[in-house]
Amino acid sequence: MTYTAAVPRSPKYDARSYPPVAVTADVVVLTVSADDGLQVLLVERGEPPFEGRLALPGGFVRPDEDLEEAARRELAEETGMTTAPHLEQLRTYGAPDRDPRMRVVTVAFLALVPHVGTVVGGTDARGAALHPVATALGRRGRARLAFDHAAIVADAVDRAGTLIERTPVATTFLPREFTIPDLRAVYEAIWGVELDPGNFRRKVLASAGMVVSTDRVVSGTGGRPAELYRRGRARTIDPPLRRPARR
Amino acid sequence: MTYTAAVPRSPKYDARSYPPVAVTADVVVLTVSADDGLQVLLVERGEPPFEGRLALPGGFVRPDEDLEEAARRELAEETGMTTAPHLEQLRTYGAPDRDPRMRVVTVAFLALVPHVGTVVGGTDARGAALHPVATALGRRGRARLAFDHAAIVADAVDRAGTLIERTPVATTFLPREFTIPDLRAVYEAIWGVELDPGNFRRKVLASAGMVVSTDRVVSGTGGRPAELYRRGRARTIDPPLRRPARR
DNA sequence: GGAATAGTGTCTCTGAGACAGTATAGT
DNA sequence: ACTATACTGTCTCAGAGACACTATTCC
Repeated sequence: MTYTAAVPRSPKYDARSYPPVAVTADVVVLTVSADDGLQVLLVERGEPPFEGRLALPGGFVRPDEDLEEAARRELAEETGMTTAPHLEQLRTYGAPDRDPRMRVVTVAFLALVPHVGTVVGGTDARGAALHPVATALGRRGRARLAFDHAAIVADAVDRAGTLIERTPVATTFLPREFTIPDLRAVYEAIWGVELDPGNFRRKVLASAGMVVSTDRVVSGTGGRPAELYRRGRARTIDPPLRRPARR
Repeated sequence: MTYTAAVPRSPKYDARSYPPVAVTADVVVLTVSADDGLQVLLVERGEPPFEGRLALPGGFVRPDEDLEEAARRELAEETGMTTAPHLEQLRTYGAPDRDPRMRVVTVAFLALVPHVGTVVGGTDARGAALHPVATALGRRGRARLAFDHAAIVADAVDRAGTLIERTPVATTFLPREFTIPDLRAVYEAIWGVELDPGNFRRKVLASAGMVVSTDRVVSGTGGRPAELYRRGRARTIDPPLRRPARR
């Protein structure tokens, strides 16, 4: 382990002799595909440690940059998106040995983006690609992630699950106009359960301001055409859309 | 601004030339007093900036120390408690200008402790004392906190409020044996509302494993004696004890 | 017409809240 | 006796879920 910063000499630190720590911002970009369910954006590492393994996009926080700014920059570099529909701080990971090179404290962020055009156009896009969350977490197949990133992804999915209970952010996974069955598919992908179509529709429409009707329908699913909605102005859902109990 | 660590020379950082950042762990120690309601542990700063102002206890994370370990150490130094009943990571604060001396990223932790013996016995206890949350946040009186610590305390109280909805951690504010009215007082202090005694009791007893009856009672409140309970083994409350809607 | 999907109606059950009534202490 | 507090009973209402039923498309 080689540090370039001064190592503190006494147990009582002051502002001018602090432990050498690198702070990074990593982003868990989640999206929902109609075909492949919940997916996460991962990059392939080009150098040791964990060379060739998949990892979360991220990088050092710059000297005059806020944490969220850094996350937003990383997101833009990897996906080309300048305005993320939803970006929030998730949790901070700082175990002393999580990076073998040096002490790295990572502030993880959660980003929810629609499925269209996520991968294209990143300036840093050497190998950034979407992967099903199930394989990233080693539940199906095994694509073991670098560092402790599997744990971070698991935390992110968990957080997304509770987030969509009380806020309308599930709509950020969808294009501007969507149907209730589309929205239901998002909930089912994140929660990993099947929901009753009728009850789900009733609940969503009963949540004031969650969705707004356009008076148009869309067909093509081989059944009755579904009505089109847009996201409403509400920022919270009360009472919440509770996820079914685990069994 | 004087850095002792190497300033990165190119926009592309590697592990050996990273931005100089100090990482600290600060702890929001909350407790509930029967007389004064929700309180937070604060220390008086002995040096600039914000000399003489109140601040959260905290300090640098040491090179081989996990973030939670650092928080636990700070807690022990300030309160003398070696085993905190409840300690969890809250959020990380890293605005570039939040400390005028240098770039400081603070990982904040939330600790819930019983009211007895919290202040006594800290090795670092020069002025660590409990203060009502209302005054710390400037709602009653004005004891403006140093740095962005008021925002951190506000986030902590908010988190505590949602935490006690779904977990039995409210019991960690109380001694080993307590009455239902004691527990109700904790919820009322954190949520800032009055709760119906009968409905609250029924809900708590209906939550499997939240509390366990001792078959004893305690008198002294000038009314019918209350039954004594201990904390149960449950780690979650389902369905949750929902807080009344704001009005 | 048959299958598939969207949407509606309806019944039941659970839980929250309002509030009246009962029990047991201090004064 | 009076008051304060702990506890119990009961009624009502809202919301969740199960599930039958209707509507409209693709084949």
